[in-house]
Parts: sequence; C-alpha cells; structure tokens
Amino acid sequence: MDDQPRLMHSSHGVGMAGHPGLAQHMQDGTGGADGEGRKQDIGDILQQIMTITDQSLDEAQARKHALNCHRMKPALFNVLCEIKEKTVLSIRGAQEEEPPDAQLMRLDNMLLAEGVSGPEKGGGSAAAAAAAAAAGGGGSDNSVEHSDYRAKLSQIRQIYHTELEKYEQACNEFTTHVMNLLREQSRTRPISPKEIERMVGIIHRKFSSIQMQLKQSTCEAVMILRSRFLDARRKRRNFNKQATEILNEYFYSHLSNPYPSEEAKEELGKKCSITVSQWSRDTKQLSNNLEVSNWFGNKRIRYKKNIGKFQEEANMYAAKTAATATNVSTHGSQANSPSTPNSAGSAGSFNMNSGDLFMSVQSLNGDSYQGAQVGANIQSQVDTLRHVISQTGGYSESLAASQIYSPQGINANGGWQDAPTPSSVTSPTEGPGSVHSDTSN
DNA sequence: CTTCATGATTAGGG
DNA sequence: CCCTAATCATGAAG
Repeated sequence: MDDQPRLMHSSHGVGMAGHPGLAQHMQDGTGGADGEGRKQDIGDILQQIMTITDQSLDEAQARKHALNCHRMKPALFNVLCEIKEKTVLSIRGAQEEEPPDAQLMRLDNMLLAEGVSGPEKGGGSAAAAAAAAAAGGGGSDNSVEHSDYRAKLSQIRQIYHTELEKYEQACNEFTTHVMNLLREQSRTRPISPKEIERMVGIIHRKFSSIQMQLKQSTCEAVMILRSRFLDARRKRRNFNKQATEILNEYFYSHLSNPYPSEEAKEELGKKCSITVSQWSRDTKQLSNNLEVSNWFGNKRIRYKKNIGKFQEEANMYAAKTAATATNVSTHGSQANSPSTPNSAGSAGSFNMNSGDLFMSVQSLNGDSYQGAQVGANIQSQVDTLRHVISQTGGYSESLAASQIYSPQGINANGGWQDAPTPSSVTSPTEGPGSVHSDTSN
C-alpha cells in the first residue's frame, strides 16, 4: 500500500518530463488571461505530489485525499489515461483475439457425449438402482458390472463438477478482487475501464487453462473407465444355465423358423435377464435385445453348420417341449382329430415311439390343421415332433451318411426354409418323406 | 499350455 | 434395420 505514492510519483514524473503530449494538452487549457494562475496551480499540485512520499502515512493519506478532490484532478487523470492507452495498450492490443480452442471444444464434446458434463442423467445411486432394476431379479452378474461402471462414472462426474465449481468460484472471486483493486487504484492511478476489462480477460484465460487441465484429466479418467468396462464388451460372460435353457427351448421349438420377433426377443431377454445392451450404445437406445439376437444368430449358424453335433441337444429340448406341449394341446387336437380321419389313420397319440410319432406327424401334415387349431401351439409342436422324429429316425443313418442337411427346415442352398407357416412343415415331399423311410426301417 | 465352446463383432447382402 | 458367415477373443476344461 505504501508504494502507491511512489507509483504515482514515478508515473507523473515520466509523464511530465518525457511526453510532449502532456505539455501540449496543458497549453491548450492555459491560453486565457489567468494562465499564470493555472500554471501556478499545476505546479502546486506537482509539488504536492512530489513531496507526498516524504510524509508520514497518515499525512500522505490526507494529502492524497486532497489531491483527489482537486478540481484539476480529472483533467490530469484523463491525460494520463490517454497517454497510457497510446503507449501501452496499443502495443499489447494486437493480441486480443482469442481463437475458439479446438482442443477445448473436443474435450467439451467428449465430456458431453460421455454424460459427464451434460444434463444429470439420474445420478449415482439412482442410476445404479435403475441398472439393477433393468436386469430383473435373475442373474445380476452383468448388471453388477454396469452399475459399477455407472457408479464410477458418476463419481468422476461429481468430482468434475465439484472441481469445476470450485474453479469457477475462485475465478469469480479473484476477478472481483482484482477488479475492486483496480477500481480502487484507478482513483490514483491511470487505469481505464478497458484495461480492467483486459485484466479480467487475462484472468479468465488463466483460469480456463486450468479448467482445461481438469477437463483433460477427466476425459482421461473416463477413457480409462471405458476401456475397462464398456470396451470389454468382448469380454465374454457366459450366460447362466437357465438362460441358455430358455433360449434353447425357444430355438428348438421354433426350429422351422427360429427367428423370434421383436416381442419374442424382448420376452426372452427379460426371462433370461441377459438384456443389457440398451444403454451400451451410447447415443441411441435402439438395438434392444442384442444379446438375444446374437444368441439366435450364433445358434442358427452353428446349428446349421453342424447339425450332427446338436442332435443330442435338440433331441433333449424337443422331447422336453413335446412333453409340455402335449399336455397342453393333446386334448384340443384329440377333440379335433377324430372328426377328420385321414389316410394315415389313427392320430392323437404322442407316445415317445417313433412309429407313433410319425403317425401323429402324418396326421398333422395330411390333415387340415389349417382350419382347426391354435397356430403357434401347433406350429411349435410340429417343430418339436419333427425333430424328435428326425432324431429317432436319423440316429442310425443321417449321422453315418454325413448329411449336411437334415430333414429339418433347411434347404439345399443353406437357408432356413423361408415359409414360416405350417405349410413349410406340412410339405410332404421332403421332410416327412425321408423321415418316413427312416422310421420304417 | 492347448482345445473347445460360445458371446460379440464385423463384413457384406438385401 | 434385418440377416448370414467369418472371425475374434475369452472362459473353462483337459
């Protein structure tokens, strides 16, 4: 504080001694009759200024105040400001422009995309709870991972926001402080509002460079987190047994058309509690039930590729579903079958005996099921039965014959027969024919 | 360690 | 978007 007068002192000294502009100015104002008086006045002021350093602090304060109130003060101050602006500001004024930092923008975008800086998306514990709820009551092994991820992310987010707020507050505080200081000093020192503005700009730049560091390290943290959790999607977690069971059941009972609809997929995903993918695709929320789709995709291709390998499994599931399906629908078809006797003869028996099974399929095929029964149920049953038959019949032969395609729904060029209706199954040419010959042997 | 099974990803077709 | 086919990468079994 006590160097204030000295500052003033030197400033005035330089101004008076070295600058012609000031002299010019003063001459302009002193053209009149009382010019002598004015000069005397200014001389007085300067004298006071010069001596102010020699005085005690209290005295100096008083003197300063007196000077501040002097009628010539504004004029002198303006002159000083003008000079300063011409000399100092014009030099540094060139570097005013501030390019919108690309790096900063990139960081901002990333933080936004990762949900760190964007609008609050549910918060920490809420997010964890949501993740847990989404996974349902079943095997929550993967949801644990994700809630873990979310928890960590929200932790990062919280730190980021706290720090950001701290910086902002500090920045504001410091800016206010500096502004007050400058304003205070501007009463005794030539400081223009522009200069204050510039100072504020400098402060803000400094602080924003700190902010950038914060953003950068936050980005790094998020990246690390991502690589540890999300990008480990390739990390295979095997579905639990129940899930595979459910999926297999569906697969083998829809063998002729193992393409679950959107709803079916959703249901399966829910039942197996393997549906996680909704949020992993960061932007959109589509591609639901990716897991189920993946599973069916893999299953189809692998089944087709090597049917022999899946025979046992298929047999098992087919038998299982056949058992349950018969329980449900035997009565229904029994009611119907007798009314439509067909060439194959007796129907309705679903014993685990290949001959009988064949018969029942025959009846299903040859008979007019189109009019009578619940489509889905029958369809599934037909699939199942066909499968059982192909197993029982094919065990001795189809394996030995190294068939690439079996009597299922697969046609020669490799696709699943694209008729989803029972007609594909009913077509008596391929499937049942071969099965028949097999079974009769 | 190798091998196999299997979930996920990618390329390419529609 | 859906699909298939090939491939990658990992977890578990031997």
